Amino acid sequence: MYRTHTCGELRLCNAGQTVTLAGWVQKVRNLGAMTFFDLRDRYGLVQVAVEEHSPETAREAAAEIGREYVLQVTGRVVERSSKNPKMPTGEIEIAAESIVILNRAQTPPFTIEETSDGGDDLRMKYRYLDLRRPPLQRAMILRHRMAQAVRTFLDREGFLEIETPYLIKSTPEGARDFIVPSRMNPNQFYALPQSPQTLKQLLMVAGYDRYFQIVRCFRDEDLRADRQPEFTQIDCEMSFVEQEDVLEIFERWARHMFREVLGVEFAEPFRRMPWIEAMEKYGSDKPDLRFGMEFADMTDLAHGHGFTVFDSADYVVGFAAEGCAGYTRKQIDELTEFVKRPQVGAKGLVWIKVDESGSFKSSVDKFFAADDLRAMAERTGAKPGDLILILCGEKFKTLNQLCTLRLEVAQRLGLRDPKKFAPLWVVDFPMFEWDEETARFYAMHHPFTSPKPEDVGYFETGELGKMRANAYDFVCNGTEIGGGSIRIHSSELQAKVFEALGFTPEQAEEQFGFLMNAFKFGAPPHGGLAFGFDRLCSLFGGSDSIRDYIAFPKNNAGRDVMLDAPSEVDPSQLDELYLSLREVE
RNA sequence: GGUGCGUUAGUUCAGCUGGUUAGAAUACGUGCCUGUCACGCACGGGGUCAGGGGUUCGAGUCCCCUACGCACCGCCA
Repeated sequence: MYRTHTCGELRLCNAGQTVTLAGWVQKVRNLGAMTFFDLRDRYGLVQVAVEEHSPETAREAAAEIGREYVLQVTGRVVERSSKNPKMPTGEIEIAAESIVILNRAQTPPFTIEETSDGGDDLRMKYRYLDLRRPPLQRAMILRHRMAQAVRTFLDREGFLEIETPYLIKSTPEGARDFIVPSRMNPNQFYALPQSPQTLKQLLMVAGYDRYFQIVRCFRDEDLRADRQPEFTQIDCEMSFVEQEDVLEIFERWARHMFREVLGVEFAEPFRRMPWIEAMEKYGSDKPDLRFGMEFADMTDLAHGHGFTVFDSADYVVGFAAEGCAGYTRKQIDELTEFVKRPQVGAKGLVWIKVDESGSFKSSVDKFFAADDLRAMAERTGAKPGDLILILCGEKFKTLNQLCTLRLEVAQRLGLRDPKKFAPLWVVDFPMFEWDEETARFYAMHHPFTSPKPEDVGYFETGELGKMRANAYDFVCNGTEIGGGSIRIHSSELQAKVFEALGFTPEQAEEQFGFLMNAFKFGAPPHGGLAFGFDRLCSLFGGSDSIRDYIAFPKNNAGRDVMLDAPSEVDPSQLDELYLSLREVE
């Protein structure tokens, strides 16, 4: 037996016991005649004292050890003469009787402490060392506890956790697939699932009316702080449900998660917002509702005053930045520069200051009288002391730009408090989205999403852009945490959707024949959703990056810098797969 | 595919308008130290200034290319 106790658990009440601990050396403090060092495991730190009267072998070992050596220490728990209130174990120490060096360690390339001195890149290369640090340990523990809370709730509600395969069939719609060559089927490929979407629908056909899975999903797209090529979803599906049933049970699930993991309770029902309202009021289908500053359409007020910029714009929209009337010229210039950056793409920024006295000062005083400005102020709900910020141009592009500005202003005002949570259901998404480049409609959610029954008439009129879907997203603090829909369960309706998406019946059959065929054998009405587990962890943990909650994440370029993957393979492996490589241009 | 920022000691960084032998902190090593816990004190080792090219009498510093990292846009049904 290597140890009788862990490093974090000993207290004053253990004084007098002889214990054996195993762990890593955190820090050695050699005072000459006596040496102290802290021994660490994932349960905590405890101080070991080696004194002049300690056994010779222990003193020799203590003289040799360095940071991150792995030791087995036996000794008596004693009350300290000088206590350390900063350590949970600070009232006691271990009077060393035996120190066994289980393994030596090189000096680590960065400090393994609460706050490391190492940069992101270096810590990623030595991720196994970074994971020794308390913040990473807390993140892994949080993730574990959240996974347990998910299973507890869903199990109680009768959901079955059923695994689905990782080697499945490639489909061209949506994100790029990761593909895997098949040795036994030359020149054919599996795809890794972007989500188990079709498989969970087949489970509904099979009668498993409440399914869930905490499952890895794969998308071969560019990465972000909140996007990894492999990520984890809490994937759920239910039969004999309507949208309201799904929202009800998963709102209870979300409350369970907030309560069990964070101790956070919500008094009110979660807000619901139609997609179009989210777009028009916040410029985003995932609005951050921790603060107000709603948008107001001012197109009618802006037109016809001889200001060409407004007159030539389809849409003029603004919001009142709370308490920002005192912004200096320099601060407003900064905001203007911000919206003009290529990533935002606005041409310029119009502002109106509403002074404490209720008078107005604006960048467009030449064109607008005080009464005109007052009308605009009323439209945005601006109070004295606010600064109205206005953008104009093509409607949705401008809304998107103003959304970026709203979040920037909130950031500057410190309104994006990670301890505050504003959950929201966004509902009534459009069914289809027009793509200019390929000149065709795409499914906004996915092609298995059911249109709203009252909107199916648009198939006949061809007004596909007007059709709404039984689709919904769960949003919190400006992040899309999950989304889902009521699915199509009739092969006839599914065929109509494929047709609207430009599939020939043959293409639909080739790609999704297995699903359409299944629907002919008694598919129940069904629907569900999936939550981004990594994002949920980062929301709960208060970090902006999901990488903090993934033990071994990929970097910006999709590389694992620790494993140095992806990498070249042996030519014989390619031979077996009938693959040959081409020069990169 | 694109934009921005970055790359100097093991690590985190400073290095001005191009000009002597490239610094600090920390880490590491050695010595001293009987109550430290950010131990202290003294001494010491440690640099292909990411790589390549260019401008210049002279480049860590200016220019170009490449690589790598981070953030973002496109992309992510």
